Amino acid sequence: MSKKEVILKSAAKLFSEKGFKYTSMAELSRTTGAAEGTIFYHFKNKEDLFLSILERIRETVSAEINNHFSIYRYSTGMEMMDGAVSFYLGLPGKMEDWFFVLHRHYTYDLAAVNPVCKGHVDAIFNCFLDLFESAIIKGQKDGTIDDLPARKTACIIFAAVDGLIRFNNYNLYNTNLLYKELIESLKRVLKK
Amino acid sequence: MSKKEVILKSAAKLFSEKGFKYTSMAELSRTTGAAEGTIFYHFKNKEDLFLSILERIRETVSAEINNHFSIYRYSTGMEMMDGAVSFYLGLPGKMEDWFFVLHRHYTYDLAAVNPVCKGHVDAIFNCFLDLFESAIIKGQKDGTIDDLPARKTACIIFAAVDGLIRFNNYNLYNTNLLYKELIESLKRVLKK
DNA sequence: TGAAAAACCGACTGTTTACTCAGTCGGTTT
DNA sequence: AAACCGACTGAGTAAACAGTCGGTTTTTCA
Repeated sequence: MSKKEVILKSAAKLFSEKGFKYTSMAELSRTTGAAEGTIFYHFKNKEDLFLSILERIRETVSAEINNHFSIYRYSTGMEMMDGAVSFYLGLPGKMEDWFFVLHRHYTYDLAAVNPVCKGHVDAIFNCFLDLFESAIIKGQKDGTIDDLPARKTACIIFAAVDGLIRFNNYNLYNTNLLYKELIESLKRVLKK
Repeated sequence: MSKKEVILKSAAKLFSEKGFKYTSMAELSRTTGAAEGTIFYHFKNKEDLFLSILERIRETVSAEINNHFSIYRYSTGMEMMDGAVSFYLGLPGKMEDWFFVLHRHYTYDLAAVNPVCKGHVDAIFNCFLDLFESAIIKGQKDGTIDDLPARKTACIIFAAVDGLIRFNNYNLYNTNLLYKELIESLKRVLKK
């Protein structure tokens, strides 16, 4: 693994664990074994490093979703929704630290003033939203899901699943214990 | 309003808008008109100032909920749930900046290492969870809500509502447009 | 093999930060 | 009128910070 790659991975880990501002270049230098000068050789500043990480996340998320959700993998829309929820709940484990960067405030504060950041954030968000939406549309075609506004309902379901991950993250509630009830609730929302 | 009060309010505003680390004591001094020394006269350090704000939020949230949700105000549990969701969605407007402090990472990072902070955070979280739960229990008694595990279902609903506020907050989706669909979805989850 | 290019280094810089402290000031008690 | 009080001040301090720069090592390839 190239030094640039090591920096990218290590920075993603630190940014996700401690946040952007609380991660110093000195610490990143220590954990990677690269001199501070080297970091600035590869990335023109700290913000640029962050954007590179976000770009990676965008690519990885997109690839993971395309990999796991070919249309023909699930026989019904309702099953696909089940799979999508499991997939999303499993992301924190699967994508290591990448995923948690999306739950940090800095990401969205930067997106508000930086169009490149905004582009990445929107793309990632829409990736997930499209996934939930296409499960709903599929279910409406095969009769397993009721005739609801697809995109809006997808957004509500996405919010619920993401909200639960946050509660877990913040040690407010052990949401692993809620998996069964979450799926049950979503089925109640969707079924005819 | 005493100078201490001004500092408390102004700090809550800055912390909620910019986050803890990005708010400097120099800026807080400027916006309040109090000398930096004055801030440290009233609060022993920056973290202590933050905890004082959190304590205020805890008191305010608790008072607001008790004020708006006497058991006899709503005739059915389902109506009470409707009111609870509206109440929560309206909080950002009602409680000014206090509310957004609860959506900042610093709050939960500090809670992980500081028991006083953890106490406030848990109390606030449980305030809301109790509210949703008691609406469900009320509804189960009067027959408007199905026989679901009350606390777990309350947590899922809370996660959905809070998740939507975040999406709105982060400019990912204008969730004001989703109010009708959210209520509709929750009714589908809860009704017999 | 040699020389150009790319990767890497770490001491250094100017700025920003939270926090301190010696001291001012108007009011109250002795 | 002397002693004392809590509220307040702002210049000062040491540490931490992102980013720079002149120089060294490693890689590439003709």
